[in-house]
Amino acid sequence: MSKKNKYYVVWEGRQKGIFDTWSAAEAQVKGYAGAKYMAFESLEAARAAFAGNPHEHIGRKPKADSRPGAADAATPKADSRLGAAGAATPRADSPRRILSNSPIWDSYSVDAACSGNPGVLEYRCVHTRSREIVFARGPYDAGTNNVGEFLALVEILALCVKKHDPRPIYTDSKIALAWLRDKKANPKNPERLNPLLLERLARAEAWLASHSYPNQVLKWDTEAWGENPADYGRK
RNA sequence: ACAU
DNA sequence: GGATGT
Ligand SMILES: [Mg+2]
Ligand SMILES: [Mg+2]
Repeated sequence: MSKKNKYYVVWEGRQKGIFDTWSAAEAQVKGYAGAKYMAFESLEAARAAFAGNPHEHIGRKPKADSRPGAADAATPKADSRLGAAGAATPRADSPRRILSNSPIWDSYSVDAACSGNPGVLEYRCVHTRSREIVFARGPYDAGTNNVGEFLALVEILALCVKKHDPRPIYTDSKIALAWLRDKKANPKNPERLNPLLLERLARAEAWLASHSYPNQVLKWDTEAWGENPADYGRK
């Protein structure tokens, strides 16, 4: 009997994704409190599940296959603390993660670094895949991390508009994303900021108020992907 | 809590 | 350990 290969969705674990062997999946969830994972009979089902909410699958009855005589149950599993009892499905090929969320490599990434916060600020933009530096600013006295993250974001947006470059832009800063959404920076102590930076914030806000842009601005998933390519590597 |  | 922010 050819044991059908299963597909293991890991929503919550060391590495998230879809794995095609239990051993690969187990490595992500064994001893990992709060792990959420489940086996599926088809890659299609696994893809759909991974894209969705674990709660809609874990502990629910497996979806019946429409075709008669097709494979039946998926095996629901939840919570590694109960002790994973997954039976192995050995394969000839090597265990691998066959699907995971991954960055759009043809994109830009921005980051800021502050020596002290507030402190001496630098920020820059690179191409995500090549790490080629698009621009680098600073050092500036009396800056903050968030000011740098935001200025970098708006500068690459303006450059993209000028160049008609619609590629996505990554930032790891929730704050910069919020300020961008609001088209408004919100430094808590503007009076302590370098006046040059204050002026740049004003210009950035003015630019946002008067322009639109085609680029998606996306959150860099540092936990999954490691440090953003624009990172300064000083932490 | 989350992200820097 | 400290700070910037939602
Ligand atoms: Mg950053
Ligand atoms: Mg960084």
